Amino acid sequence: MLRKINPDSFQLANRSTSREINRQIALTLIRAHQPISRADLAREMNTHRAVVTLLANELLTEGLIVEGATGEAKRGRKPTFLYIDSRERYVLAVDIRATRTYIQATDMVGKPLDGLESFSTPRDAQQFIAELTARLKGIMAEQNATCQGVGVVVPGMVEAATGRILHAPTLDWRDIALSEPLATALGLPVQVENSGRACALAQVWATRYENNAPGTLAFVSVSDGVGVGIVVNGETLRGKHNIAGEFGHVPLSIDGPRCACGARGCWEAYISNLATLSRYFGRGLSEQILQPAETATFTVADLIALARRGDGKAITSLHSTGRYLGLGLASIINAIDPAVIYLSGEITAVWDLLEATVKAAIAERTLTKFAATTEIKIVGNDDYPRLRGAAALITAPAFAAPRVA
Amino acid sequence: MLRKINPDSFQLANRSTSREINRQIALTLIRAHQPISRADLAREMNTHRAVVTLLANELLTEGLIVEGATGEAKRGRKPTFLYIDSRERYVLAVDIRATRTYIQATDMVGKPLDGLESFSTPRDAQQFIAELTARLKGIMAEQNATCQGVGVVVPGMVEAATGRILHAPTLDWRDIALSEPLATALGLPVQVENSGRACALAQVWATRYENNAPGTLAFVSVSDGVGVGIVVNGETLRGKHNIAGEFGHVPLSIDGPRCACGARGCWEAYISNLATLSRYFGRGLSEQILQPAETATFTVADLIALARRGDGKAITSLHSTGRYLGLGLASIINAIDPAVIYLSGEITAVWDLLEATVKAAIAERTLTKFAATTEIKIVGNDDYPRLRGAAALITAPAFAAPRVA
DNA sequence: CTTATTTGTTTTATAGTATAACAAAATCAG
DNA sequence: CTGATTTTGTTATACTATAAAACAAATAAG
Repeated sequence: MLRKINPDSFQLANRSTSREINRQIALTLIRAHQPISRADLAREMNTHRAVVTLLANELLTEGLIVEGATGEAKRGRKPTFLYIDSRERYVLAVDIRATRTYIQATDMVGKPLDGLESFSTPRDAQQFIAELTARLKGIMAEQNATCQGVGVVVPGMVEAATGRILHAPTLDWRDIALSEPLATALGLPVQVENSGRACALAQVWATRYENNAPGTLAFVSVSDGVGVGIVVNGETLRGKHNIAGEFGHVPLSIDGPRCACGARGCWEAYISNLATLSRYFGRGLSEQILQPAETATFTVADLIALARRGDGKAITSLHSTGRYLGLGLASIINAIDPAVIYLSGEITAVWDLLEATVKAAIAERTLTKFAATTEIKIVGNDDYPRLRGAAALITAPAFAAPRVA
Repeated sequence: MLRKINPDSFQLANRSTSREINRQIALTLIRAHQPISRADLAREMNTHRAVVTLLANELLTEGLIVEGATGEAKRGRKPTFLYIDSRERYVLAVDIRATRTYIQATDMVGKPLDGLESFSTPRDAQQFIAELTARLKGIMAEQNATCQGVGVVVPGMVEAATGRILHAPTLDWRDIALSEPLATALGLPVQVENSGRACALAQVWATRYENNAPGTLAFVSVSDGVGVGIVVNGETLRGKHNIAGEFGHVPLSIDGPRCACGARGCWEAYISNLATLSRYFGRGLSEQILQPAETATFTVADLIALARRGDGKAITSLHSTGRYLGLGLASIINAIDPAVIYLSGEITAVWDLLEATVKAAIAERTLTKFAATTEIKIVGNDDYPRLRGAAALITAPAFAAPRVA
C-alpha cells in the first residue's frame, strides 16, 4: 500500500503491460490451483472466460502450461484441465553445507525428481567446483529433458548481481566466483543465494495451496550457525550490501560470549548447536567455545536423545537454548513483525518440550500481547527447505510479478 | 525483483491500468522535477510527446496539475511549464508529542504554509481531542482553500485500519479512538500513524529532487524514547501487528538496565535522553532511571552546552551514548541493511563530536566492511520530519503507485 | 429427441499505447 | 522583414489490450 514510485528508476506501462500482468496472475493461479479448468480460472480471476481463453492459449503455445485430463461436471460440457508444464524441463538444486553438499533435480514447481545425491564438501573451493560440475553433468546425462538452470544455496554472504560468494565462514571461503565458472562449464543459467534467504524463498514460493505463505514472513534456521531470511510483501529482503536478515548477529548481550563473527553476544553465540552443547558440557557462556573434536562425537541429536530419556542436565541446556531462542525471535518480531516465523534446525525435534519456554521468552520482550502470538511453524529437515529454495531461484522468475510503475 | 503474486489477493489489469500506471509516473516526475515542460517530461519518461500531452491534459482537467509560466529555449517554441496544483487545496499536519502538540498547514507537496501553531498536550485524551478539533477548525476558517484531510502523528502504536491509538506510553494513552471523532467533527479524511514511521515516510516522500531518498531506508529518532521507521522498496514496513520497526526495544543486553517497556536492556534504555542524562548524573545503568524532576531542570541541550565548554563528564556521557547508538545502528544494518539511515534527535547537535565513536561502534558489529560504510544522514529538528510525515499521510496517496498484480 | 446447462471460442466495442504527420511559435540568417 | 530551422505541443492513424455479448460444442436430464 502507498508505494512511492522511484523517479530515478521506474517502469512505464506499454501496450502489452496489461497482458503481462494478467498472464502472470493466470500462471500463478494455475500453479496454486492446478488442475484447474479455464472456466474455474475465470471465476478465480473475476473475469470472463473469453479473457482466460486468450491467456491460456498464449501460455499453451509458449509451453508454460499443458492441457490434461477432462474433469467431471454434473451438467454440461466437461472442463479440460490446465497444468503447469513439468515435462521435458527440470531444474538442478544444490545445497552447499559445511560438511556435505546435496544435489537434487526438481520439476518447475519445485517437486523433487529422482533421488537425492550428495558428496562430502571439499574444503578447497576450486576442487569443490570441479566435483560439483562433474556430478551435475552426470545427472544431466541421465535426465532426458532440458535443464532450465542451476540454483545454488550457500551458508554465507553472496553478492546477488555477480553470484560470487563473499564470505562463507564455516567453509572458510572468501570471494569465490561460483556462478560464472559453473555457468560456463554447464552452459546453463546459475543463480547463487544465501541459504537463509533461500529457505525464506522456499516458503513464499511453496506450491501447496493450503500451505500458502503470507506476504511477510521470516525463516530462522538454527544449526552450526543461525541463518535468517526475511520476505516483505512477497519479495526477499536483500539490502544494500547483501546482508539483510542477519539477525543471527544481532546481540542478546553486547558483553556476551564471543561469536564466530568476531563480535560478542550475538544471538548465534547463544543458540547455535555448538552453544547448546557447550552449555551441556558445563562451559560458561563467556568461556571459549567447544572444541571441534567434542562435537564430532556428540551432537545435538545425541543431546536430545538424552533429554528424552530424562537426563536433567540435557533438559536444562535445551531449555536454556529455548529461552534464548525466544528472546531472539522477539527481536525479529519487534523489528519486522512478520505474519509467520518458520523455524528449522536440529533443535526443533524437541519443539514439544521447548514451545512453552520459547513462547514465554517471546512474550517477555514483545510490546503487545498480539505480537506475542505471532505464529511459529516448524519446518522439518525432511522438507528440504534449502533445496526447495535453491530450485525456486530458477523456477520463480517465470511466475514472478512483472516489474511495473 | 522477483515478487510472488499473492494468489489470495491480486489485482488484475483492466483496460485502464496502463493509463493509471503511466499517469502516476507522470505525476511523480512532475512532482520531482517541477517546473517541467511536456517535452522534457517525455524525454524523462522515454516516451513520445504525444503520450505526455494526453496524460497531462487528463491531469489538468482533474486539477492535479496546473500550467504556469513559459520557460526559455534557445531556439524554437517556448515550453509551458507544468506544476503540481498547490492552490486552493491544503493539508493539515498534526504532531502529537508528550509535552506539546504541533499543527501546520502544508500544500500538496508538503511545503509549509503560514506559521506553526502549538499547544500544551492535555493529559486527558478526550480533552485533547476537543482542543485539537477546535484549533483545526480555527485554522480551516482562516484558510480560503479546501482542506484535503488531516494527518496525525503519534508517539506510540497505532492500528492502521481504524486509526486508533493502541498504546502511547509517554502520554499513558491506551486504546484511544482518534481518527473517527476527528473525521466526524471536521468532515475530513483523517490518517493516524506512528511517529517513527511518519518520519521515515517524510524521507521517502521528500520533494526536493536532490534529496531523493532510496527505496530502502531507516529513520531513527532519539529523544525521550527511540522511534524507528523502516521503508522497504518505497513502502513503509508496518507488519502484521502494527509494530514493525520497533528497534528501540531490540536489546543491547538482555540483562541491561530496565526499560520503560518493562523489558531489560532495550536499545532505548541505553540511548534515550533520559539514559544519557542518567549517565551524566553518575547513575549506573542497572539502577533506577532518572527522576522526572531532574530532567525538567536539566536537559540534553544543557548537557551538550557543558560538553561544548569542555566538561569532561558531559563529554564522556555523550560518547557513551554515541557508542551504544552505534551498536544499535549495527543491528538495524544487520537486520535491514538500508541504503541510508536518517538520524534525528537532540543528540545530533553534537554529531561532529560523536560521528567517529558511532561509526567505530557500527564497524565493531557489522559483518562486512561495506555494511559498516552505510550512509548516515542527520535530520535537523528544524526540518520537522514528523510534520512532513503527517502531511505525507494525506498527500501521498494521490502520487502513490497503483496496486497491480 | 429435445431442452437445459456448462465449457470454451469468436465477434464487436471500447480504451489504451505507438508512431508519424502536422500545427504553432520562436530564433536565426540573409 | 521574410523564409528556413528548430522546438513545442496536437492530431490522426495503427495496433494491442480488455469488456461484454453472442455463439458453438459437449453433456446430462427429462
